[in-house]
Amino acid sequence: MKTITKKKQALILTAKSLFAKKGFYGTPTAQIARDAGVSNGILFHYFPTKEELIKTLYIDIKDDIFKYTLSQVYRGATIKESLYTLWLASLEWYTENPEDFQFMLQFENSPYYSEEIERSHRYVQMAISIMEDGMNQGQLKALDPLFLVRLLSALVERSVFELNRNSTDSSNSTLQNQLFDVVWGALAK
Amino acid sequence: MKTITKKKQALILTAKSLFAKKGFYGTPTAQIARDAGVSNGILFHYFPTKEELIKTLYIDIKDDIFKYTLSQVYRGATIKESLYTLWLASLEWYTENPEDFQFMLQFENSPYYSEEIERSHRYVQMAISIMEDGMNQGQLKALDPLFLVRLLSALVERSVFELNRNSTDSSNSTLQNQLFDVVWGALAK
DNA sequence: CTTGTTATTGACTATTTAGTCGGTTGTACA
DNA sequence: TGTACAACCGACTAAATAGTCAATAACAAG
Repeated sequence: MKTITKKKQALILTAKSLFAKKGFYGTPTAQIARDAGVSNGILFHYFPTKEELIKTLYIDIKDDIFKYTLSQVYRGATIKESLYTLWLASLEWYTENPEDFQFMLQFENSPYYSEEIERSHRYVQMAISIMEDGMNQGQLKALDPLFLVRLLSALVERSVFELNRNSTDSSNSTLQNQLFDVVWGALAK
Repeated sequence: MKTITKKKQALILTAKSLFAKKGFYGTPTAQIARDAGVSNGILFHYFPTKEELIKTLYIDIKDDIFKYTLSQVYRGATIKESLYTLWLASLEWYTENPEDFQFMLQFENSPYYSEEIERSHRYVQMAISIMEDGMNQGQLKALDPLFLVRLLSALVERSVFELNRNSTDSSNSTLQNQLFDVVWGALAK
């Protein structure tokens, strides 16, 4: 049974928040423990190294996001609908969980990231097969499907930035449509 | 007269190389000095802090890239030609200077980066006005021009990764065309 | 109740690192 | 030749930080 203790959970939450705000290198392990209200030692009981903690966080967050976004894609949808769903759900997620956004941004450009770790992620495989479907239907550009997945990620990232910049406007549903046009224009054949 | 000393130049070169290979946080200032064959003290004589060194490097590299890429865009070119030129020249630059690529990748997702520092860059203004021209001609999507510039950067970045992955294939000029289709599809109206 | 295991503590350390400083060498120029 | 100023050195320090450890508490099972 995977009973996750309160303290471990507190560590995970606090670590995510601090990493997002201050960065991996701006956040001492001691502060994570302190802010989580636990002892220094317990952190290293659960996570043998700081790196391990960071990678665990990455897997967890990626899990959450894919669980949320992929669950909204329904069978029988056109590929354009599927991509729109994925894209929009990602935006929603990142709007609701800005710390996840900051964390991912950092991680995927840090020495901790490797394409291997991403490719091995269970849910990434599902995203890949959506892309493959689209290619087989002749709707998407014939490129490496992982490349298309990463491309979508990059465009989601840009979209988030642009929507944040214009968050004052209430009329950002127009902007949203324009931004999806960018995505579709990039991926569609 | 801006006579740049040999030692300062050595520091800049060594720093770039080490940062690209080991990352900002994996590279002690002491090692930069050692590898550059100069004393520890002289580094801080030229760059009061490590951060200052990093930012200087960013400005320098960005200068180089824009000087190279923008100089190839000729007056009277269609917007599609201009974008293709910019995109291709960027690819060439990054292929020839992989350290610059690694450095930029890191910097633009680090705490050192700010949109302000980018917007204030002289050459970025030129890229922005190319985008504005394209919009006025009704050829590009009507979005914030800096957004389009950043979008192009992101797509260049993805292109570099994908071309590197397929660097064994000799037939990557096909791939190159496909990748530019992605760019054009994303930006064009 | 005993015994083995896991959770938890917090003081401690070994190392690393950015930045300093007092002094030396070179150089331009009046 | 003297003087000012920049280039340059490398030993030094003060602070920070990842990870350790020996000891205690909690708990589960037999």
